This record gives sequence, structure tokens and C-alpha cells, in this order.
Amino acid sequence: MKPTIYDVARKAGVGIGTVSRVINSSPQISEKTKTRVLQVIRELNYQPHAMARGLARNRTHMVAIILPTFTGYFFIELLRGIQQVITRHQYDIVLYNVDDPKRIDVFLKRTLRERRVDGVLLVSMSISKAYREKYQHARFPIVLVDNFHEELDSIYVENEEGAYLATSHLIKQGHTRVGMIDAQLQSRPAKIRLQGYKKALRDHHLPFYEKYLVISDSDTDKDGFNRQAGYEAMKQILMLKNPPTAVFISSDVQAAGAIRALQEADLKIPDDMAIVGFDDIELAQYLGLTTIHQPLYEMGRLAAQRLIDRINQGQLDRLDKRFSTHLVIRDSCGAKAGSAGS
Amino acid sequence: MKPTIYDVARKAGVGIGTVSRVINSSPQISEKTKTRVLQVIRELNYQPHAMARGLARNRTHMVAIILPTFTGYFFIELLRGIQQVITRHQYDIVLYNVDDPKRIDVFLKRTLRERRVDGVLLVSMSISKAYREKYQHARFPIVLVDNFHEELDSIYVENEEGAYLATSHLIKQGHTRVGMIDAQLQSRPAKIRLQGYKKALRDHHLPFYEKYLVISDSDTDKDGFNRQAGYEAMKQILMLKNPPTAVFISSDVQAAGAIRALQEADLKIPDDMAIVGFDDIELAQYLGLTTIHQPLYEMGRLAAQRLIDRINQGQLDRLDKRFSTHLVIRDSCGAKAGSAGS
DNA sequence: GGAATCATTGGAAGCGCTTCCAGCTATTCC
DNA sequence: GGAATAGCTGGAAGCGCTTCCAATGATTCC
Repeated sequence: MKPTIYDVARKAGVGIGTVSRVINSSPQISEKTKTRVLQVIRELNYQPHAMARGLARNRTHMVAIILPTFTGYFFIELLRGIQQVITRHQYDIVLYNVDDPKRIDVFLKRTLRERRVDGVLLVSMSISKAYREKYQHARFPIVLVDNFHEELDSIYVENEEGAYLATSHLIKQGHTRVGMIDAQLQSRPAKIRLQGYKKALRDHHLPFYEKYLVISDSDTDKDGFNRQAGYEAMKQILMLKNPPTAVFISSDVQAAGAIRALQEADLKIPDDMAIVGFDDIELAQYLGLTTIHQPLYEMGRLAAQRLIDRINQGQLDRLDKRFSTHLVIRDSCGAKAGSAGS
Repeated sequence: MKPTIYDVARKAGVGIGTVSRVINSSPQISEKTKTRVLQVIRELNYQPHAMARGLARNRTHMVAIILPTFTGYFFIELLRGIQQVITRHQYDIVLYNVDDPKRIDVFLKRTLRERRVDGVLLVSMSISKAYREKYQHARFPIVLVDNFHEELDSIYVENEEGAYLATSHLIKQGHTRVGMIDAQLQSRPAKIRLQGYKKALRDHHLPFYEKYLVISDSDTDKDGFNRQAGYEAMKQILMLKNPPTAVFISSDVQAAGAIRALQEADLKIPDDMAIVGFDDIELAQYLGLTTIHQPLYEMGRLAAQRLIDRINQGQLDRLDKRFSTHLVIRDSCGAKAGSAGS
């Protein structure tokens, strides 16, 4: 059997309370006793039992990351940042993958009531009103990433600005028929990016054509930020009578699908069709995709740090951090690299 | 406060033992009592406390996935499979990311002794002899993925076969100077793939030239299965006096880096240099990379299932599952798609 | 020198469950 | 009819920790 705190106490000739205090580096313990206890701990190769501690303290030292069914590449980069901070604080990450957005409530409920984790990082997902209230009431630490909620810590990017940059850039390349492929509008980022697109058209005195806006909805279960959706959307665009010559696409993975569709139609990028994506995941480099950079690593780090602060300090003012975006010029837009914003 | 089992018992007018039996769907309980208790549970919105259960049962209902610092794309696809099975069995996934291979022991030790999880999935990592023995002794459930160990469940692919297929394919395209970019040879897959490469050369009566084998070692901390390593390795190859005209690369991410290097050198793929990768991660499609397919989703599913079986059944014979590979022809090898193996 | 204070320490109680054992009632068997 | 048996149920003990309170000895202060 594994040694318990009693074994340590007995062997060190002290009480269990003393051992506990050593483990938790309580200040009120003499140097001498501390050394002795630590020595015994090493000898016995003792490690406190995680669940017992959790039960006694009502803390699990774990945080959950809840995210939609694989967001894949986008998520991986965010995770790096989250990971970095979480590990430094000795927390563990529990991964929950929610395929059906409606099931998110089930997860939250379980997580909250079973007290499996000390806090939740909600990535690219909305929280229902009912649950938000419950959580609010219970003061359960929760941080949103890549999404916004009026009453919860929210970490996201300037989606409107980004879409504006992307669209303007295409217009500046001389395109007058600039379309957009967007994800489902229930997704807040998708909605805001659409606004940015429209604003750019307006500012450059171009009309907004309904038919140039294609919303990926091949699979209504998902939010449309995926490759297949981008592929189908581009196909749809190519079937138009007078198709746009440039398209702003609301995510890089969708752009990957769109590129596929263009290749199949034997169209050259950027000559036959210029495109700009959004996110700047690693994939964009491989594809030579011009895109809007989102500082995912930084966002992950901040989100994790914030969650830990909330767990440790409880009452804090709401955090609303909107990261700025910028255009990364590669090959898919027809501009020379380095001429961004000019 | 959240309701406890006592609250439920009191309100239902039964003992706590009875409530516990209902929660755990014990057979020895009358239909009538069961219904009543379930009713109260719903009314109170009761959920058993995860840590308390864990403590009492000495089971956490969580499994750890330990993997090297982000393997990224490779991992994501594996995770999909793991995820699917784990969730179905109501387990949770705890993610550990180990950057320094030496630190793996620390993680294993902590995980094992703190009893934070019921089992471990070790991805693309080796386990030190000392720890293997400890685990073996403790009968702690552990399953290796993308790696092999004589005494532990191991799930991996026919690395030699895959490398053989890839190399032979290039030779069949008419190349006589076929190089290889490999990862660090401490990595078992890397070592075996090298064997497959050599065997293919031998079978086709081509000599093996030391200088055509480049082992990525830009960063000795990592195993070399990354983009940067592939980039540098290809650069190195291009500096040779009489460089190969085709290269088999031990992973798709390395191939991505290699492609970059070729682009920078203004060389055309496959005309100036034909390449074949390994893994067939999603990225390979985007890159038009001919590669060796590894059934990652299936492997993830099997690994997870096996781990759960081990947790539930304890004593089982060792599993050694080697998945078969196959060649996926795209644009980077110079062959027409569909002519595989011909 | 004795009272008051301080720095340490021991260990009981309690966290919320599972499980085992004992007890209770109803049924079955001679 | 009484004993044996079966079917349910109650709740104490125990999982391994933290924390609080009381106790001890050492130190300081008049």
C-alpha cells in the first residue's frame, strides 16, 4: 500500500497535523521539525492523495477547457498558451469536448455540481442565459475565450477591425466585387466579422450584395468554422453568374476548403480569385494564405492566468480584453509581401 | 450549499446507504424505493461529489494523456479517436504536456502516487526502465501509442512497411538517388523507419549513402518531428554536391518544413525534388503531399478502449497492435494519383 | 518569581461518499 | 405454528486529507 499521512507522522514521531503543515508549507512550524518530516517524506516516497486533499479543501486543482468538437488547429495554438500558464501554477487540465452546443449545459452542470474542477475555460462557445445566471450566482470561475459575454470575463480579438482590414486590403488591390464566406451567425465572431466586412465596403463606396455573402451551413450542428463548409461555400460562389474576384473568408480552415474548391475548378489564386482568411493559424503559412493575425498564444496565456486569479481571489471586476489584429500578407491576395496597409 | 447524500436521504425518508445504492444502480433495491429516491434527487438537483466518490472508491474516473510538447496536428487527430471512446465511457481526460522527455518520470510518479487518474495513455514517448518496473509492479494501467514496449500494451503502425512503401514508390518513379530525412533515432518510430528505407534501397539494388540520410537535430530537446527540423534538414540536403532527386521524410510536419526550404531555393516539387512524407495528417491534403497513411483515429479509439478495459478488468495479456499502413498518392511524388503500388 | 504571551504541536472532527454488517419484515418450508 | 430463508434497508466505519482548538513548553515582562 501507498504510505499515508499517518505513516509519515508515525515514522517522523510527530502528529498528522504537523505533517500536513509541512506539506502545505505553513509558516508556523519549526525549521527542525520541518526538515525531519521532509526527510521521512522522501524516504517513504510519500505523495499526498489528490482526492483526499480535494475533498478536505473543496478544491480540485484542476480546470476544465470546454471547446467545440475539434476546432483542431485553432485550438492547438490556443492550448499552447493555456498549457504554459496552467502548468506553471501546478494545475491540471481536463479536456471536455462538446459536439452539440446544446449539450454544453449538461457539461457545465455536471462540472459545477460534481465539483470536478475549480474553474472553466469556455472556448469559442456561448453560454445559455439560464446557466450564466447559475454560474454567476455560484460565483463559479469561468472565462470565455474567442467569445464575448456582458457579465463574464471575455478574451477575444477585434473581429470587426480584422474583417475590415481584410476586406479593405482586397479592395485596395483593385477588386470591386469582393465577397465574403462567413460561418453561422449565431457565432458572435462570425456576426461581428460580417459587420467589419460591410463597413469596409461602405467606407470604400462599394455596394453590399446579398449574393456575395455565403454563409457556410453544410452542417447546422457545427458553427461552420470548418474545412468542408468553406469548400461548399466557395463552390456556391463559383456558381454565381457574375462571381466576385476576391473573397474574405472568416477563418483559415474554411479558406483551406475554399482553396480546394478553387483548385478543383482550375482557378488560380490570386489571379482568378484573391482570398484573405482569418486567424493566422500555422496552416496559413503552409498555404501561403494572406490572413488576419490573431494572437492565440497570448490569448491562451491571458485566459489561463485570469482563470487562476479568479480561482484564487474570487471577487474581481469583469475582464474584457480585446486583442488587436493585423494583416499578414502572403500569396493569396495578390499583394507583394511587405506592402501591408499601404 | 449543494445538497449531499444526507439531504437526499432525509428528504426521501431513507438511509444514506439506500441513496448510494440507487446512485450506483445496485440491483438489491426495490423498485418503489428507487423511484422515490430518484424523484428526490431530481427535485434537489443532486449530483454526487466527484472527489468524495473518488476517495471512497479509490477511483477517479479520469485518465491521463501524456504527450510531448505539441506534436500538434498529429496529436489532434489521435485525440479525436481517444476522445470518442473515453467520453462514451464517461471518463474525463486530463492532459499532460511534457516538454522535456526526462521529466516524464516526474509526471508518471506524480500521477501514480497521487492517484489523480485511473490510467495513462502515453503518446509518442518512451518510458524509462525504472518506471516501467514500478508501474508493472503496481499494475497501473498504461497504454503506449505510437511507440512500443515489450511489456506494455503498445499500439503503433508498421513503421518499417510504411517507410519501405514510401521509398520503393520513389524508386519506382525512376529515382536512383533517394535520400531520407529522419527524426532523432532515440525515437523508436524514427529508427524503424530508417530500417524500412534501407531495406527498400537494398531490395532495389541501390546503395545506401550516409550523406543522403539527414537526421534533424536542430533542437536536441525535441525528437525532431517538427517543421523547423525538416526545414533545416532539407537545407542541408540541398547543400550536397550531388543531391538526391527524391527524399523520403519521416513525418508530414517535417515535410512541411522541407517544402518551405525547397520553395525558398526555387525548386519545383516534384520535378526538381520529389518527396513522400509519413503520417497523413490533414495537413498533407492541403500540401498535396504524397504520404504514408497512419490510421490515427482508429489508433486513438483502440488505445482508449484498451485502457478502459485494463482499468476495469485488471489482469489482461499484453496487447501488441501494429496497424498496417498504405501509400496515399498526391502531387509531391510525381506519380499520377491512383497508380499506387503499380 | 509568577503571570502573561508566544511559538509549536497533537489530534479530533469533518469533508461526502461507498461498503459491509446487522437488523427487520415478509415469505417459504416442514 | 415455528424455524429457516430471502429481500431490503439503515447507518457505522473508513477512505486520506485539512483545520481548528486545546495543550505544552519556552520566553518575556513586571
